[in-house]
Amino acid sequence: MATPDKPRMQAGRAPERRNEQARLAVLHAADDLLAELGYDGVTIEGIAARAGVAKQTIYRWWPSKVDVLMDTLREDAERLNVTPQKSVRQEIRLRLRRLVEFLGKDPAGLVLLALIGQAQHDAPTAARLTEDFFAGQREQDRERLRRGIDRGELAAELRVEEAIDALYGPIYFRALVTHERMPRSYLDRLVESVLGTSGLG
Amino acid sequence: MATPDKPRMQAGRAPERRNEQARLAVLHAADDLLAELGYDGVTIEGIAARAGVAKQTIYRWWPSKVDVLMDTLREDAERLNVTPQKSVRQEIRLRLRRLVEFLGKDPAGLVLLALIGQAQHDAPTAARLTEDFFAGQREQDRERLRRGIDRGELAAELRVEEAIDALYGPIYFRALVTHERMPRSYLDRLVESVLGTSGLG
Amino acid sequence: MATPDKPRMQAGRAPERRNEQARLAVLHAADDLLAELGYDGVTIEGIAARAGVAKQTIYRWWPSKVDVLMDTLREDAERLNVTPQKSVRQEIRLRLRRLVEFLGKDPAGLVLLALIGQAQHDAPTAARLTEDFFAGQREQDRERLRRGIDRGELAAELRVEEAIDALYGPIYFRALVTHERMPRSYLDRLVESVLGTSGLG
Amino acid sequence: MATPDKPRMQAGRAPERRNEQARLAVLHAADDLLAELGYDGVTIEGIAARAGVAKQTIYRWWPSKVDVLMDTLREDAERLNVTPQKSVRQEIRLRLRRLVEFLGKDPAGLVLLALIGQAQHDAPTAARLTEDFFAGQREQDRERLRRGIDRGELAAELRVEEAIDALYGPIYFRALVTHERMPRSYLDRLVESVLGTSGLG
DNA sequence: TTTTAATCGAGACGGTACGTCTCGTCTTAAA
DNA sequence: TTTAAGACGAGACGTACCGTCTCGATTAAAA
Repeated sequence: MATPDKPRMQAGRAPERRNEQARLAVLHAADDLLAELGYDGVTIEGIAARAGVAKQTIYRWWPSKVDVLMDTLREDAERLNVTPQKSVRQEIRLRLRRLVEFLGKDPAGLVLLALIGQAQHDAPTAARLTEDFFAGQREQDRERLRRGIDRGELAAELRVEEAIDALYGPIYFRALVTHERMPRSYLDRLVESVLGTSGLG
Repeated sequence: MATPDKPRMQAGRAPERRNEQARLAVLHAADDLLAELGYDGVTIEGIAARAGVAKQTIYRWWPSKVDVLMDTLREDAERLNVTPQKSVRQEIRLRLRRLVEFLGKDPAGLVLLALIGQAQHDAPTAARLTEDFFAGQREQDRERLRRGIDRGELAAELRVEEAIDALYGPIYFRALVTHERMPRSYLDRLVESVLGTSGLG
Repeated sequence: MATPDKPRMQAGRAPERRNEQARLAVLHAADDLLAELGYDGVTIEGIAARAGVAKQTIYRWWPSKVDVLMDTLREDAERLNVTPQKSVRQEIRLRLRRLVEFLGKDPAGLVLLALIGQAQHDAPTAARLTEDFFAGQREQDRERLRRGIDRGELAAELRVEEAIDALYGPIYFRALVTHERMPRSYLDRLVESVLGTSGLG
Repeated sequence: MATPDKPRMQAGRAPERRNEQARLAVLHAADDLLAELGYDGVTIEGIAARAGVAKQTIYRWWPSKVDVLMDTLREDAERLNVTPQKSVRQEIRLRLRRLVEFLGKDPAGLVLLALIGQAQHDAPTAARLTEDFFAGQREQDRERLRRGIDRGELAAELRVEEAIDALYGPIYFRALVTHERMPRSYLDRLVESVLGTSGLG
C-alpha cells in the first residue's frame, strides 16, 4: 500500500516555509562585505541592507553573524574535497594544494580565516567550527592515512594524528601567523618529510 | 662624567608626566576582563571603569584596545625567553615547552591567542603583532638553529625557515584550531622528527 | 411571517460569509487587552493570539485596531440609550447618570476614553468617532431638548447647543482631564443649573 | 563683606554640564514633528535626526517622548498666565480667551491636546500631566475665584470647584470631543452664565 | 613661591550597531 | 474562499560602546 505522498509531513517536521532567495542573498551579502570591509565591516544591519532583506529575517534563521558565515563556509568547503587518486600520497598532496589555494586566493578562504579568528574570542564559535568543519575534514584525512597504511603505501609506524598535525600545522601557521604564501615546492617537501619518500610519488 | 639627573630628558622628548599607577591599572584591568568576559568583553569603557581611570586617559596613551593588549603581551612575553643550555636541541625543547605552557595555562597566553584572532580580522593588527612579537621571536629561533648548525649539532642541510614552521606549526595548530593540549612526549617526538635524532638529546 | 434567517442580508450587501465566532472573539480579546494592558498593549498580534485567530483575519475585516475598538464601542453604547421618562429633565438626568457610570465603571467606557485619546493623535480617528458615535448621541440630546422646549418643560430661550456643551463639558472634563469621579449630587446640581429649576423635577 | 561668589559649589549640586543648545534643538524638533506628522510621527529617532542630536542624548535627559513634550508644554504654558486686571471677572475672561486661542491656534496647544490624548492611554502620563500642568493652572483659578468672592465681585454661594469645571468643561469638551471652535461671544455667555451677570462686566 | 601646562577622573556629546518588537503584506496548506 | 500559521520588508525601540570633547582638580616642572 503506497504511502500518501503528500509533501512535507515527514516525521513531525515543520513545513519550513523558508524563502530560498532571501537565504542566498544573505549569504552572498555577508561574503561580499567580508571581502570588501573586513570582519568588523560585516554587520547584521549591513547584510540586511545589501541583501534587501529585513534584519528580522536574518535573526529568524541565524542567531548571529558567525552563523551566517558558518553557512557560507559550509557551502564553499566542498571545493576542498578530493576524488580518489592513484596513490594516497597523491591524494594528500592534492588536498593540501587545494587548501593552500583556498586559504590564499578564494574569498571563501577569508571566511574560514575570519571564523578561526573569531573562535579565539568566543568559545562557542570554536566549538561550532570544530563540529561543523574541522571534525569532518580531519575524519577524511584520518581515513585516508589509514588507507595508505593498509595498502602499504605508508609506513606502518606512522602516527596518524601527529602526521595530520605535522601536515596541516605549518600550512595554518603560515596562513594565520606569518601570513606568508606557501610555495608548491615547499608543500611537496612538507608532504615528503612527513609521509616519507617513496618511489611511488 | 655627570649623568643627566633629570628624569628622562633624552633627545627633545617631552617630559612624559605619565601616571605609572594608571598605566598598570589599565593593563591589569584589560587582562582581567579578557580572562573573565572574553575578547568582546574587553571594552575601553569597561577597562576604564574597572581600572578607575577616565576613558580619555586610555585614549591618550593607547590608540585602541588592541594596543593595550599588545602592551600586556610585551610585558609577559619575557617568560618565553630561554637562557643558554648545554645543547641547542635542549634550548629549543625548553623554549617550545615554555610556549606550550604559555598558550595552555598562562593568562598571558590568552592575550596572545586573542591578538592572533584579532589579526585575522584586521590587517594592521596582523602587522603590529608580527613586528612587535613574532619577528623578534622568530629571529631568536633562527639564530639558535644557525648556531646549532655551526656547532655541528644540527644537520647542515636543515632548512632553517621550514624547520621553524615545522616546529611551531603543530603547536599553534593545536592551540588555534583543534584546541587540544600538546603532551610533553608528543612535543619531544616533534623536536626529534624535525631536528633529527641525536645521541646528545 | 418568517424573518429571513440568513445572517444579515440587508440591502444588496454581499453575502458576508463571515465567521461570527471569530468576530466576537476578536472584539472580546481587544476589550480584554485594553482593560489589562492599556491602549498600547492592544496590538493586532496580541488580539490575534488571544482570540485564536490569524492576523490576516483581523486585517481582512478591520483596517486597524481603532476600528476594532470602534466596533466594540458600537456594541456597548446602547447602554447609554434612555427610554422615554415622565419629563425631559428626568430623561436627561438619567442619560447623564448612565454616561457617568459608563465612563467610570464600565469596561466599555474605557474603550470610549481610549478612542477619544487616540482621536487627539489622529484626525481620521477623530472624524470616525464623531460620525459613528458622537453625532448620533448629540442628535438624540438635541431632539430631547427641543422636545422639552416644545412641551414647555424647558425655557424657550434655552440655547440647545450651548446647553448640551454645558451638560457634557464638565462630565468629559472630569473624565478626561481631572480624572475625578462626579458624584450624583454634583450631577443633579449641574442639570439644574443648566436647565433651570422646575417644580416638575 | 560679601562671600566670594564663585559659581558652582552651592550645596553639593552636580555641575549639570548640560548642553543647552541640544536641549532646545530637541524641544523644537519634537514640536515640529508633532505639527507636521502628528503624535505617532514623533519618534525618538525622528527627533534625534531632526535635532542633529544622538538618541542617547535624548534618553539621557528624558525618559520618553512624553517627557520631551511635557517640557515643551512647560515652556509654552506661560502664555496662559494673566496679569491682574480691574476685575476678577475680567481676569477670568481673559484667561479663558488665552486658553481658547492656545488650544485653537498655537502649536503648543497641539502639544497639550496630544498629551491629554496620551493620558487616556497611559496612567503615569495622566498623573504627570496633572502634577506638572493642571494642578498649577487650577490652583491659580481657585485662588482667583476666592479672591472674587472675598472682594464681593462674585456671589458668596459660588461653588468654586464646580464653577471651574463649568468654565473649563465646555472649552475642553469642544477642543477634545467636538473639535469645534468656541467663538468669543459664546465664551462671554459662558462666563456670564457661570459667574452671574454683573454691572461691572 | 608662583606660574604654567600637562595629566587626571568624570562624563556629555554625535554616532553606529545591537537584538527585539510590532507593523501591515504576502504565501502556503487545510478545511 | 476562508481560515490559521507564519515568513517577509520595514522601521522604531532602548542599550552598549565608540572616539571626541570639555570641565575643574591635581601635580610637577619652570620661572
